[in-house]
Amino acid sequence: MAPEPSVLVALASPRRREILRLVWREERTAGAIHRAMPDVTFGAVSLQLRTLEEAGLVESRGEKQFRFYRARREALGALGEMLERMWDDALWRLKLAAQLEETRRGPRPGPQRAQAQQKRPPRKK
Amino acid sequence: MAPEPSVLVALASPRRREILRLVWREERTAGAIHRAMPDVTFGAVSLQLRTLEEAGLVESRGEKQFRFYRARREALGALGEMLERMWDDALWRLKLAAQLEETRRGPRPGPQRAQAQQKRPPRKK
DNA sequence: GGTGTAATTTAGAATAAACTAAATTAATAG
DNA sequence: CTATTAATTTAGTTTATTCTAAATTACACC
Repeated sequence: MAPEPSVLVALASPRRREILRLVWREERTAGAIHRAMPDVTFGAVSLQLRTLEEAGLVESRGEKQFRFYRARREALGALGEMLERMWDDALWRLKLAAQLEETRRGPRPGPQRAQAQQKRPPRKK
Repeated sequence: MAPEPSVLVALASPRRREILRLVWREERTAGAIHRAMPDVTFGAVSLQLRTLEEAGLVESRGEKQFRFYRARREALGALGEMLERMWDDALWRLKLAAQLEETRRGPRPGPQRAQAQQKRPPRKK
């Protein structure tokens, strides 16, 4: 399966990836999705849902006055597995950070090797 | 391998995908890349190359006053195969269109089923 | 030193994307 | 029909990206 460019565009936005993750394993209404993202308006969520649906990343069904959205995982193929790894990694990193925070009793400086800002020359040799 | 978000952002731009395709199979100098894209300035190409390199999609080496760029295919994994399919598909579509154009002797109307612009209601049922 | 070629960088302009607030549409319940 | 809830759409603003033109850096050669 060759992805349409619109898929790549859709996945480039953190907001859209967040929405996609929310409907990855279970369908949710537009409202439930919005409630999970309190920092943005309902309208904005609706627009992003449209973008995701037009890219074929989610599909929806209407029931009563609700609209349920879910990810079209099967349409994503390997790209889907990649996203899952990405989300798992992020979780893992969060956990690790929490552990570090907890283990840190008293001010332990630790090795801080700051990456020096480099102004790269047109060539190295 | 979980992709960094920066990879997804980098792949969302048609311009950057074009550059990536140019250095996919063989390395090229920044100048050669620019020559293959006459509609944009050298400076713009250089900026996009930087974005691609920071995302880890290309790497470069300097030689004389030149800088050679090449895709880091191995770093892309399944995403790389997807891009290849995408490019092949695009080629295939171009070829098909050319054939159609050639075969079309005289004005043959053909079945034109225009997609009606739909203003979707919040629900269907 | 100076000239030519290659590439990068900067500042600012043009373009595109995302968001908000308000208006609108749909359906349900009374 | 009216009120309520859910969602979408529109118009306009904000923000981010992409581009250009000009200046700058790097290297080779004379």
